[in-house]
Amino acid sequence: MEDSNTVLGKAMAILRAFGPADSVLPLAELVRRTGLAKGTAHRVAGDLVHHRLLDRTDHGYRLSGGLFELGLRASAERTLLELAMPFLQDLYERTHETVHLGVREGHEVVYLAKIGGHRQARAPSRTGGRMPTHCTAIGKVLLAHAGEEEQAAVLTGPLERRTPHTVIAPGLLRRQLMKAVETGVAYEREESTPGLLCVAAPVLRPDGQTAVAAISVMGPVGRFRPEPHANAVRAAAAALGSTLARRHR
Amino acid sequence: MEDSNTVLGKAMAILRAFGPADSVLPLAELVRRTGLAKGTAHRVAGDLVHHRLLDRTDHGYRLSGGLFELGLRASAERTLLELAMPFLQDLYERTHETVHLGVREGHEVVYLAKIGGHRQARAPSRTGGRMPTHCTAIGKVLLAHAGEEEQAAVLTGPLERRTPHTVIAPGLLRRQLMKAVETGVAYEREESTPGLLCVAAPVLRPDGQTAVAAISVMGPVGRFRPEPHANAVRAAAAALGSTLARRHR
DNA sequence: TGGTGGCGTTCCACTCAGCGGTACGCTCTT
DNA sequence: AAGAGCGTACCGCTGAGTGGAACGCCACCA
Repeated sequence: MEDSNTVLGKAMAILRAFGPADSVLPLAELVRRTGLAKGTAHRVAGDLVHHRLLDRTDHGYRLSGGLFELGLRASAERTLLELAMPFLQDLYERTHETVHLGVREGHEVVYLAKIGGHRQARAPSRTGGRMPTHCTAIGKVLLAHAGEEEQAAVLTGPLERRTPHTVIAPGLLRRQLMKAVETGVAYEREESTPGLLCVAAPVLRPDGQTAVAAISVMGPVGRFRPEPHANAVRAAAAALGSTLARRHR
Repeated sequence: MEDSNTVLGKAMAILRAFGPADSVLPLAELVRRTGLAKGTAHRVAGDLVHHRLLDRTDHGYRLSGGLFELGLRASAERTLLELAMPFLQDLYERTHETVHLGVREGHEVVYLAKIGGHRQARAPSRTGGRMPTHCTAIGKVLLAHAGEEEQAAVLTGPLERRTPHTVIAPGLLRRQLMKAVETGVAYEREESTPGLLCVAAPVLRPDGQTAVAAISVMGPVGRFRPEPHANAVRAAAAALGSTLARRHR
Protein backbone atom coordinates (compact mmCIF):
# COMPACT_ATOMS: atom_id res chain seq x y z
CA MET A 1 0.00 0.00 0.00
CA GLU A 2 1.50 3.27 -1.09
CA ASP A 3 0.83 6.06 1.34
CA SER A 4 1.91 8.76 -1.04
CA ASN A 5 -1.49 9.86 -2.19
CA THR A 6 -1.70 12.13 0.76
CA VAL A 7 0.23 15.40 0.77
CA LEU A 8 1.88 14.43 3.99
CA GLY A 9 3.02 11.17 2.48
CA LYS A 10 4.62 12.99 -0.40
CA ALA A 11 6.28 15.46 1.93
CA MET A 12 7.68 12.64 4.03
CA ALA A 13 8.84 10.82 0.93
CA ILE A 14 10.83 13.89 -0.02
CA LEU A 15 12.31 14.34 3.45
CA ARG A 16 13.20 10.67 3.71
CA ALA A 17 14.76 10.76 0.27
CA PHE A 18 17.75 12.34 1.99
CA GLY A 19 20.03 9.52 3.04
CA PRO A 20 22.52 9.90 5.88
CA ALA A 21 25.22 10.78 3.36
CA ASP A 22 23.31 13.20 1.13
CA SER A 23 23.71 16.87 1.79
CA VAL A 24 22.04 18.56 -1.15
CA LEU A 25 19.74 16.92 -3.69
CA PRO A 26 18.52 18.55 -6.92
CA LEU A 27 14.85 18.41 -7.78
CA ALA A 28 15.41 15.83 -10.49
CA GLU A 29 17.04 13.51 -8.00
CA LEU A 30 14.15 13.90 -5.60
CA VAL A 31 11.77 13.05 -8.44
CA ARG A 32 13.80 9.95 -9.20
CA ARG A 33 13.95 8.75 -5.61
CA THR A 34 10.37 9.47 -4.66
CA GLY A 35 8.65 8.60 -7.92
CA LEU A 36 6.55 11.74 -7.66
CA ALA A 37 5.47 13.71 -10.70
CA LYS A 38 7.88 16.50 -11.45
CA GLY A 39 5.31 19.24 -11.02
CA THR A 40 4.12 17.80 -7.74
CA ALA A 41 7.60 17.34 -6.33
CA HIS A 42 8.39 20.91 -7.29
CA ARG A 43 5.41 22.29 -5.46
CA VAL A 44 5.68 20.11 -2.37
CA ALA A 45 9.38 20.83 -2.05
CA GLY A 46 8.53 24.51 -2.40
CA ASP A 47 6.00 24.19 0.39
CA LEU A 48 8.57 22.45 2.57
CA VAL A 49 10.95 25.31 1.98
CA HIS A 50 8.21 27.71 2.94
CA HIS A 51 7.72 25.79 6.14
CA ARG A 52 11.45 25.84 6.86
CA LEU A 53 11.97 22.11 6.67
CA LEU A 54 14.07 22.41 3.53
CA ASP A 55 16.59 24.97 2.36
CA ARG A 56 16.92 25.95 -1.24
CA THR A 57 20.45 26.26 -2.55
CA ASP A 58 21.85 26.85 -6.01
CA HIS A 59 22.31 23.16 -6.49
CA GLY A 60 19.09 21.82 -5.04
CA TYR A 61 17.40 21.23 -1.74
CA ARG A 62 18.83 20.49 1.68
CA LEU A 63 17.36 19.52 5.03
CA SER A 64 17.19 22.75 6.94
CA GLY A 65 18.18 24.00 10.33
CA GLY A 66 14.52 24.28 11.20
CA LEU A 67 14.27 20.53 11.01
CA PHE A 68 17.35 20.24 13.19
CA GLU A 69 15.75 22.40 15.85
CA LEU A 70 12.46 20.62 15.64
CA GLY A 71 14.10 17.24 16.00
CA LEU A 72 15.87 18.31 19.15
CA ARG A 73 12.52 19.01 20.76
CA ALA A 74 11.70 15.32 20.74
CA SER A 75 11.24 14.95 24.45
CA ALA A 76 12.19 11.37 25.18
CA GLU A 77 15.56 11.37 23.48
CA ARG A 78 16.27 14.93 24.52
CA THR A 79 15.85 14.49 28.24
CA LEU A 80 17.78 11.24 28.17
CA LEU A 81 20.53 12.99 26.27
CA GLU A 82 20.69 15.93 28.64
CA LEU A 83 20.83 13.76 31.71
CA ALA A 84 23.42 11.50 30.15
CA MET A 85 25.79 14.20 28.96
CA PRO A 86 27.74 14.70 32.20
CA PHE A 87 28.32 10.97 32.53
CA LEU A 88 29.44 10.70 28.93
CA GLN A 89 31.80 13.61 29.51
CA ASP A 90 33.34 11.93 32.52
CA LEU A 91 33.76 8.74 30.60
CA TYR A 92 35.40 10.50 27.70
CA GLU A 93 37.73 12.32 29.99
CA ARG A 94 38.75 9.12 31.70
CA THR A 95 39.35 7.22 28.47
CA HIS A 96 39.92 9.80 25.73
CA GLU A 97 38.30 7.44 23.29
CA THR A 98 35.05 7.74 21.36
CA VAL A 99 32.01 7.49 23.63
CA HIS A 100 28.54 6.54 22.39
CA LEU A 101 25.05 6.68 23.84
CA GLY A 102 22.50 4.56 22.02
CA VAL A 103 18.99 3.17 22.27
CA ARG A 104 17.50 0.15 20.54
CA GLU A 105 14.74 0.32 17.99
CA GLY A 106 13.83 -3.14 16.76
CA HIS A 107 16.91 -4.81 15.36
CA GLU A 108 18.82 -1.56 15.10
CA VAL A 109 20.66 0.81 17.39
CA VAL A 110 20.03 4.55 17.16
CA TYR A 111 22.89 6.70 18.42
CA LEU A 112 21.79 9.65 20.52
CA ALA A 113 25.27 10.96 21.12
CA LYS A 114 28.80 10.42 19.92
CA ILE A 115 31.62 12.31 21.52
CA GLY A 116 35.25 12.03 20.68
CA GLY A 117 38.46 13.97 20.34
CA HIS A 118 40.86 14.64 17.52
CA ARG A 119 42.33 11.17 17.52
CA GLN A 120 39.05 9.36 17.33
CA ALA A 121 38.91 6.33 15.09
CA ARG A 122 37.05 6.75 11.82
CA ALA A 123 33.79 5.02 12.64
CA PRO A 124 30.61 4.85 10.58
CA SER A 125 28.44 5.71 13.57
CA ARG A 126 26.94 9.20 13.75
CA THR A 127 24.65 11.00 16.13
CA GLY A 128 21.16 10.20 14.90
CA GLY A 129 22.50 7.33 12.81
CA ARG A 130 21.71 3.62 12.92
CA MET A 131 23.60 0.35 13.05
CA PRO A 132 22.46 -3.28 13.30
CA THR A 133 22.23 -4.63 16.84
CA HIS A 134 24.01 -7.93 16.29
CA CYS A 135 27.39 -6.52 15.33
CA THR A 136 27.82 -3.65 17.77
CA ALA A 137 28.63 -3.68 21.46
CA ILE A 138 25.76 -1.35 22.28
CA GLY A 139 23.41 -3.43 20.17
CA LYS A 140 24.41 -6.66 21.85
CA VAL A 141 24.08 -5.35 25.34
CA LEU A 142 20.68 -3.87 24.58
CA LEU A 143 19.56 -7.08 22.95
CA ALA A 144 20.75 -9.01 25.96
CA HIS A 145 18.37 -7.00 28.13
CA ALA A 146 15.46 -7.09 25.72
CA GLY A 147 12.38 -9.29 25.95
CA GLU A 148 12.64 -12.96 25.02
CA GLU A 149 10.63 -12.66 21.82
CA GLU A 150 12.42 -9.59 20.58
CA GLN A 151 15.75 -11.24 21.16
CA ALA A 152 14.60 -14.37 19.39
CA ALA A 153 13.30 -12.35 16.45
CA VAL A 154 16.77 -10.97 15.82
CA LEU A 155 18.58 -14.26 16.41
CA THR A 156 16.40 -16.19 14.01
CA GLY A 157 16.33 -13.49 11.36
CA PRO A 158 19.09 -13.19 8.76
CA LEU A 159 22.21 -11.55 10.19
CA GLU A 160 24.22 -9.34 7.90
CA ARG A 161 27.93 -10.18 7.71
CA ARG A 162 29.52 -6.75 7.84
CA THR A 163 33.11 -7.91 8.27
CA PRO A 164 34.88 -11.27 8.42
CA HIS A 165 34.61 -11.02 12.23
CA THR A 166 30.86 -10.44 12.40
CA VAL A 167 29.21 -13.09 14.54
CA ILE A 168 26.37 -14.54 12.55
CA ALA A 169 26.06 -17.92 14.23
CA PRO A 170 22.90 -17.67 16.38
CA GLY A 171 24.32 -20.04 18.97
CA LEU A 172 27.51 -18.11 19.56
CA LEU A 173 25.66 -14.83 19.52
CA ARG A 174 23.19 -16.09 22.12
CA ARG A 175 26.04 -17.20 24.34
CA GLN A 176 27.58 -13.75 24.04
CA LEU A 177 24.28 -12.20 25.07
CA MET A 178 24.00 -14.45 28.11
CA LYS A 179 27.53 -13.57 29.10
CA ALA A 180 26.66 -9.90 28.68
CA VAL A 181 23.83 -10.26 31.20
CA GLU A 182 26.18 -12.01 33.62
CA THR A 183 29.10 -9.63 33.34
CA GLY A 184 27.24 -6.41 32.65
CA VAL A 185 29.20 -5.60 29.50
CA ALA A 186 29.29 -6.68 25.87
CA TYR A 187 32.22 -6.51 23.47
CA GLU A 188 32.63 -5.97 19.80
CA ARG A 189 35.85 -6.84 18.03
CA GLU A 190 35.91 -5.58 14.45
CA GLU A 191 32.46 -7.00 13.92
CA SER A 192 30.89 -3.90 12.41
CA THR A 193 33.97 -2.14 11.06
CA PRO A 194 37.48 -3.46 10.53
CA GLY A 195 39.96 -2.02 12.99
CA LEU A 196 37.48 -1.03 15.68
CA LEU A 197 36.95 -2.46 19.15
CA CYS A 198 34.21 -1.55 21.60
CA VAL A 199 32.82 -2.21 25.12
CA ALA A 200 29.28 -1.35 26.11
CA ALA A 201 27.21 -1.44 29.31
CA PRO A 202 23.44 -1.12 29.73
CA VAL A 203 21.58 1.70 31.43
CA LEU A 204 19.00 -0.32 33.32
CA ARG A 205 15.55 0.59 34.54
CA PRO A 206 14.91 0.30 38.27
CA ASP A 207 13.65 -3.25 37.68
CA GLY A 208 17.24 -4.18 36.92
CA GLN A 209 16.15 -6.21 33.92
CA THR A 210 15.21 -4.08 30.94
CA ALA A 211 17.47 -1.43 29.45
CA VAL A 212 16.65 2.16 28.52
CA ALA A 213 19.88 2.78 26.67
CA ALA A 214 23.52 1.78 26.58
CA ILE A 215 26.88 3.50 26.77
CA SER A 216 30.04 2.40 25.01
CA VAL A 217 33.70 3.23 24.57
CA MET A 218 35.32 2.52 21.23
CA GLY A 219 38.85 2.62 19.93
CA PRO A 220 41.13 1.35 17.18
CA VAL A 221 42.96 -1.95 17.15
CA GLY A 222 46.51 -1.35 18.27
CA ARG A 223 46.48 1.32 20.90
CA PHE A 224 43.11 0.32 22.30
CA ARG A 225 42.07 -2.65 24.40
CA PRO A 226 38.41 -2.75 25.46
CA GLU A 227 38.72 -4.94 28.58
CA PRO A 228 40.47 -2.40 30.79
CA HIS A 229 37.61 0.02 30.20
CA ALA A 230 34.83 -2.38 31.14
CA ASN A 231 34.62 -1.10 34.69
CA ALA A 232 34.52 2.55 33.72
CA VAL A 233 31.74 1.95 31.20
CA ARG A 234 29.77 -0.17 33.65
CA ALA A 235 30.11 2.51 36.30
CA ALA A 236 29.01 5.31 33.98
CA ALA A 237 25.97 3.35 32.81
CA ALA A 238 25.01 2.40 36.35
CA ALA A 239 25.35 5.98 37.56
CA LEU A 240 23.15 7.23 34.74
CA GLY A 241 20.67 4.50 35.53
CA SER A 242 20.26 5.55 39.12
CA THR A 243 20.01 9.20 38.12
CA LEU A 244 17.13 8.27 35.83
CA ALA A 245 15.49 6.20 38.55
CA ARG A 246 15.78 8.97 41.12
CA ARG A 247 14.29 11.43 38.70
CA HIS A 248 11.38 9.23 37.74
CA ARG A 249 9.53 9.76 40.99
CA MET B 1 -2.24 35.42 5.49
CA GLU B 2 -2.82 32.16 7.34
CA ASP B 3 -1.01 29.28 5.71
CA SER B 4 -2.99 26.62 7.46
CA ASN B 5 -5.38 25.84 4.69
CA THR B 6 -2.83 23.44 3.29
CA VAL B 7 -2.38 20.06 4.92
CA LEU B 8 1.27 20.72 5.34
CA GLY B 9 0.51 23.95 7.10
CA LYS B 10 -1.73 22.15 9.54
CA ALA B 11 0.84 19.47 10.13
CA MET B 12 3.51 22.06 10.81
CA ALA B 13 1.17 23.96 13.08
CA ILE B 14 0.79 20.81 15.14
CA LEU B 15 4.51 20.08 15.24
CA ARG B 16 5.33 23.66 16.15
CA ALA B 17 2.67 23.64 18.83
CA PHE B 18 5.23 21.78 20.90
CA GLY B 19 7.22 24.38 22.76
CA PRO B 20 10.72 23.71 24.05
CA ALA B 21 9.29 22.77 27.43
CA ASP B 22 6.38 20.58 26.37
CA SER B 23 6.90 16.88 26.32
CA VAL B 24 3.44 15.45 25.77
CA LEU B 25 0.36 17.35 24.65
CA PRO B 26 -3.20 15.97 24.61
CA LEU B 27 -5.30 16.39 21.51
CA ALA B 28 -7.45 19.06 23.12
CA GLU B 29 -4.39 21.14 23.85
CA LEU B 30 -3.22 20.83 20.25
CA VAL B 31 -6.66 21.99 19.13
CA ARG B 32 -6.42 24.97 21.43
CA ARG B 33 -2.96 25.98 20.33
CA THR B 34 -3.40 25.47 16.61
CA GLY B 35 -6.96 26.62 16.23
CA LEU B 36 -7.71 23.63 14.04
CA ALA B 37 -11.07 21.88 14.05
CA LYS B 38 -11.09 18.95 16.45
CA GLY B 39 -11.80 16.41 13.75
CA THR B 40 -9.07 17.78 11.53
CA ALA B 41 -6.49 17.91 14.28
CA HIS B 42 -7.35 14.35 15.21
CA ARG B 43 -6.82 13.11 11.69
CA VAL B 44 -3.68 15.09 10.93
CA ALA B 45 -2.11 14.10 14.23
CA GLY B 46 -2.98 10.52 13.41
CA ASP B 47 -1.27 10.86 10.04
CA LEU B 48 1.79 12.32 11.73
CA VAL B 49 1.89 9.32 14.03
CA HIS B 50 1.64 7.07 11.01
CA HIS B 51 4.59 8.87 9.46
CA ARG B 52 6.59 8.53 12.68
CA LEU B 53 6.87 12.21 13.40
CA LEU B 54 4.69 11.91 16.49
CA ASP B 55 4.35 9.25 19.15
CA ARG B 56 1.06 8.42 20.70
CA THR B 57 1.06 7.95 24.47
CA ASP B 58 -1.68 7.42 26.99
CA HIS B 59 -1.75 11.10 27.76
CA GLY B 60 -1.45 12.59 24.29
CA TYR B 61 1.06 13.13 21.54
CA ARG B 62 4.80 13.60 21.67
CA LEU B 63 7.47 14.53 19.13
CA SER B 64 8.96 11.21 18.13
CA GLY B 65 12.40 9.74 17.79
CA GLY B 66 11.88 9.64 14.05
CA LEU B 67 11.87 13.42 14.04
CA PHE B 68 15.01 13.40 16.16
CA GLU B 69 16.79 11.23 13.60
CA LEU B 70 15.52 13.23 10.67
CA GLY B 71 16.65 16.49 12.21
CA LEU B 72 20.15 15.17 12.68
CA ARG B 73 20.43 14.61 8.95
CA ALA B 74 20.34 18.35 8.37
CA SER B 75 23.65 18.57 6.60
CA ALA B 76 24.89 22.06 7.38
CA GLU B 77 24.49 21.92 11.14
CA ARG B 78 25.51 18.28 11.26
CA THR B 79 28.86 18.61 9.57
CA LEU B 80 29.65 21.74 11.52
CA LEU B 81 28.78 19.92 14.71
CA GLU B 82 30.87 16.89 13.89
CA LEU B 83 33.89 18.93 13.00
CA ALA B 84 33.50 21.10 16.08
CA MET B 85 33.08 18.29 18.60
CA PRO B 86 36.77 17.59 19.24
CA PHE B 87 37.49 21.26 19.80
CA LEU B 88 34.55 21.60 22.15
CA GLN B 89 35.78 18.55 24.04
CA ASP B 90 39.23 20.03 24.45
CA LEU B 91 37.77 23.27 25.65
CA TYR B 92 35.55 21.53 28.15
CA GLU B 93 38.42 19.50 29.43
CA ARG B 94 40.55 22.57 29.89
CA THR B 95 37.84 24.55 31.67
CA HIS B 96 35.37 22.07 33.10
CA GLU B 97 32.63 24.61 32.56
CA THR B 98 29.65 24.54 30.22
CA VAL B 99 30.70 24.87 26.57
CA HIS B 100 28.35 26.05 23.82
CA LEU B 101 28.45 26.05 20.03
CA GLY B 102 25.95 28.39 18.40
CA VAL B 103 25.01 29.98 15.10
CA ARG B 104 23.05 33.13 14.46
CA GLU B 105 19.67 33.22 12.80
CA GLY B 106 18.38 36.77 12.50
CA HIS B 107 18.25 38.29 15.94
CA GLU B 108 18.51 34.95 17.70
CA VAL B 109 21.18 32.40 18.50
CA VAL B 110 20.55 28.71 17.85
CA TYR B 111 22.63 26.37 19.98
CA LEU B 112 24.03 23.40 18.08
CA ALA B 113 25.77 21.88 21.06
CA LYS B 114 25.93 22.26 24.79
CA ILE B 115 28.32 20.16 26.79
CA GLY B 116 28.85 20.27 30.47
CA GLY B 117 29.57 18.18 33.52
CA HIS B 118 27.77 17.47 36.75
CA ARG B 119 28.49 20.85 38.26
CA GLN B 120 27.24 22.87 35.33
CA ALA B 121 25.24 25.98 36.12
CA ARG B 122 21.51 25.79 35.55
CA ALA B 123 21.21 27.67 32.28
CA PRO B 124 18.16 28.09 30.05
CA SER B 125 20.15 27.23 26.92
CA ARG B 126 19.59 23.84 25.33
CA THR B 127 20.89 22.08 22.29
CA GLY B 128 18.56 23.11 19.50
CA GLY B 129 17.24 25.98 21.60
CA ARG B 130 17.24 29.72 20.97
CA MET B 131 18.19 32.87 22.82
CA PRO B 132 18.25 36.54 21.79
CA THR B 133 21.53 37.77 20.35
CA HIS B 134 21.81 40.97 22.33
CA CYS B 135 22.04 39.41 25.78
CA THR B 136 24.33 36.43 25.20
CA ALA B 137 28.06 36.30 24.63
CA ILE B 138 27.68 34.09 21.56
CA GLY B 139 25.00 36.38 20.23
CA LYS B 140 27.08 39.50 20.67
CA VAL B 141 30.15 38.08 19.05
CA LEU B 142 28.14 36.83 16.09
CA LEU B 143 26.37 40.12 15.76
CA ALA B 144 29.73 41.88 15.87
CA HIS B 145 30.79 39.94 12.79
CA ALA B 146 27.49 40.28 10.95
CA GLY B 147 26.73 42.64 8.08
CA GLU B 148 26.15 46.32 8.81
CA GLU B 149 22.41 46.24 8.07
CA GLU B 150 21.75 43.11 10.06
CA GLN B 151 23.57 44.56 13.02
CA ALA B 152 21.68 47.81 12.71
CA ALA B 153 18.37 45.97 12.47
CA VAL B 154 18.95 44.42 15.88
CA LEU B 155 20.32 47.58 17.47
CA THR B 156 17.40 49.72 16.37
CA GLY B 157 14.76 47.13 17.15
CA PRO B 158 13.32 46.78 20.66
CA LEU B 159 15.69 44.90 22.98
CA GLU B 160 14.16 42.65 25.59
CA ARG B 161 15.33 43.32 29.16
CA ARG B 162 15.86 39.80 30.47
CA THR B 163 17.58 40.77 33.71
CA PRO B 164 18.56 44.03 35.42
CA HIS B 165 21.99 43.63 33.78
CA THR B 166 20.78 43.27 30.22
CA VAL B 167 22.31 45.91 28.00
CA ILE B 168 19.51 47.59 26.12
CA ALA B 169 21.16 50.91 25.35
CA PRO B 170 22.01 50.75 21.63
CA GLY B 171 25.07 52.95 22.10
CA LEU B 172 26.65 50.82 24.80
CA LEU B 173 25.78 47.65 22.95
CA ARG B 174 27.37 48.95 19.77
CA ARG B 175 30.52 49.83 21.68
CA GLN B 176 30.63 46.32 23.10
CA LEU B 177 30.33 44.90 19.59
CA MET B 178 33.19 47.04 18.32
CA LYS B 179 35.32 45.94 21.22
CA ALA B 180 34.42 42.34 20.43
CA VAL B 181 35.76 42.76 16.89
CA GLU B 182 38.95 44.29 18.28
CA THR B 183 39.63 41.76 21.00
CA GLY B 184 38.13 38.67 19.40
CA VAL B 185 35.86 37.88 22.33
CA ALA B 186 32.57 39.08 23.77
CA TYR B 187 31.37 38.84 27.35
CA GLU B 188 28.05 38.41 29.03
CA ARG B 189 27.60 39.18 32.71
CA GLU B 190 24.24 38.05 34.00
CA GLU B 191 22.56 39.67 31.01
CA SER B 192 20.43 36.71 30.01
CA THR B 193 20.19 34.84 33.28
CA PRO B 194 21.00 35.99 36.80
CA GLY B 195 24.11 34.34 38.14
CA LEU B 196 25.70 33.38 34.84
CA LEU B 197 28.82 34.71 33.16
CA CYS B 198 30.07 33.86 29.70
CA VAL B 199 32.90 34.45 27.17
CA ALA B 200 32.50 33.75 23.46
CA ALA B 201 34.76 33.83 20.39
CA PRO B 202 33.78 33.73 16.73
CA VAL B 203 34.54 30.93 14.26
CA LEU B 204 35.47 33.03 11.25
CA ARG B 205 35.34 32.28 7.56
CA PRO B 206 38.61 32.47 5.62
CA ASP B 207 37.80 36.10 4.81
CA GLY B 208 38.43 36.87 8.46
CA GLN B 209 35.33 39.06 8.61
CA THR B 210 32.11 37.08 8.72
CA ALA B 211 31.39 34.36 11.26
CA VAL B 212 30.06 30.86 10.71
CA ALA B 213 29.44 30.13 14.36
CA ALA B 214 30.72 30.93 17.81
CA ILE B 215 32.01 29.01 20.81
CA SER B 216 31.55 30.00 24.43
CA VAL B 217 32.41 28.99 27.97
CA MET B 218 29.90 29.73 30.71
CA GLY B 219 29.95 29.50 34.46
CA PRO B 220 28.26 30.72 37.62
CA VAL B 221 29.05 33.93 39.46
CA GLY B 222 31.33 33.08 42.34
CA ARG B 223 33.66 30.33 41.28
CA PHE B 224 33.82 31.47 37.66
CA ARG B 225 35.54 34.43 36.04
CA PRO B 226 35.23 34.68 32.26
CA GLU B 227 38.36 36.72 31.52
CA PRO B 228 40.93 34.01 32.26
CA HIS B 229 39.21 31.77 29.71
CA ALA B 230 39.23 34.27 26.87
CA ASN B 231 42.41 32.89 25.36
CA ALA B 232 41.26 29.30 25.46
CA VAL B 233 37.96 30.13 23.81
CA ARG B 234 39.64 32.26 21.17
CA ALA B 235 42.10 29.47 20.43
CA ALA B 236 39.39 26.83 20.14
CA ALA B 237 37.33 28.99 17.80
CA ALA B 238 40.33 29.84 15.66
CA ALA B 239 41.38 26.22 15.41
CA LEU B 240 37.91 25.20 14.33
CA GLY B 241 37.90 28.05 11.83
CA SER B 242 41.05 26.88 10.12
CA THR B 243 39.82 23.30 10.10
CA LEU B 244 36.72 24.46 8.27
CA ALA B 245 38.78 26.52 5.85
CA ARG B 246 41.14 23.64 5.11
CA ARG B 247 38.19 21.38 4.47
CA HIS B 248 36.42 23.79 2.20
CA ARG B 249 38.76 23.23 -0.73
C1' DT C 1 26.43 26.60 -34.76
C1' DG C 2 22.72 24.05 -34.28
C1' DG C 3 21.11 20.01 -32.05
C1' DT C 4 20.04 17.35 -27.90
C1' DG C 5 19.06 16.11 -23.35
C1' DG C 6 18.57 17.34 -18.62
C1' DC C 7 16.94 20.59 -15.71
C1' DG C 8 13.70 23.91 -13.15
C1' DT C 9 9.50 26.26 -13.73
C1' DT C 10 4.66 27.41 -15.03
C1' DC C 11 -0.03 26.45 -16.35
C1' DC C 12 -4.62 24.49 -16.04
C1' DA C 13 -8.87 21.59 -15.98
C1' DC C 14 -10.26 17.53 -13.39
C1' DT C 15 -11.19 15.04 -9.11
C1' DC C 16 -10.70 13.00 -4.90
C1' DA C 17 -8.34 14.06 -0.47
C1' DG C 18 -9.33 16.75 3.01
C1' DC C 19 -12.63 19.38 5.47
C1' DG C 20 -15.27 20.47 9.64
C1' DG C 21 -19.84 20.33 11.66
C1' DT C 22 -22.33 16.96 14.10
C1' DA C 23 -22.97 13.20 17.06
C1' DC C 24 -21.43 9.50 20.16
C1' DG C 25 -19.16 7.08 24.14
C1' DC C 26 -16.04 7.21 27.73
C1' DT C 27 -14.13 8.82 32.21
C1' DC C 28 -13.78 11.89 35.64
C1' DT C 29 -15.63 15.44 38.86
C1' DT C 30 -19.37 17.74 41.24
C1' DA D 1 -27.19 11.64 37.74
C1' DA D 2 -25.96 15.36 35.53
C1' DG D 3 -22.44 17.83 33.59
C1' DA D 4 -17.86 18.91 31.62
C1' DG D 5 -14.08 17.58 28.94
C1' DC D 6 -12.07 14.43 26.36
C1' DG D 7 -11.09 11.17 22.22
C1' DT D 8 -13.29 9.02 18.35
C1' DA D 9 -16.35 8.20 14.22
C1' DC D 10 -19.22 9.62 10.37
C1' DC D 11 -20.30 11.86 5.98
C1' DG D 12 -21.63 15.02 2.13
C1' DC D 13 -19.51 19.18 0.00
C1' DT D 14 -15.72 21.52 -2.26
C1' DG D 15 -11.53 23.57 -3.41
C1' DA D 16 -6.70 22.15 -2.58
C1' DG D 17 -3.96 19.28 -4.75
C1' DT D 18 -2.88 16.81 -8.88
C1' DG D 19 0.16 15.52 -12.81
C1' DG D 20 0.53 15.79 -17.75
C1' DA D 21 2.06 19.00 -21.04
C1' DA D 22 4.57 22.79 -22.59
C1' DC D 23 8.27 26.24 -21.95
C1' DG D 24 12.83 28.46 -21.36
C1' DC D 25 17.30 27.78 -19.93
C1' DC D 26 21.83 26.24 -19.78
C1' DA D 27 25.75 22.79 -20.70
C1' DC D 28 27.62 19.65 -23.53
C1' DC D 29 28.93 17.76 -27.93
C1' DA D 30 29.25 16.95 -32.87
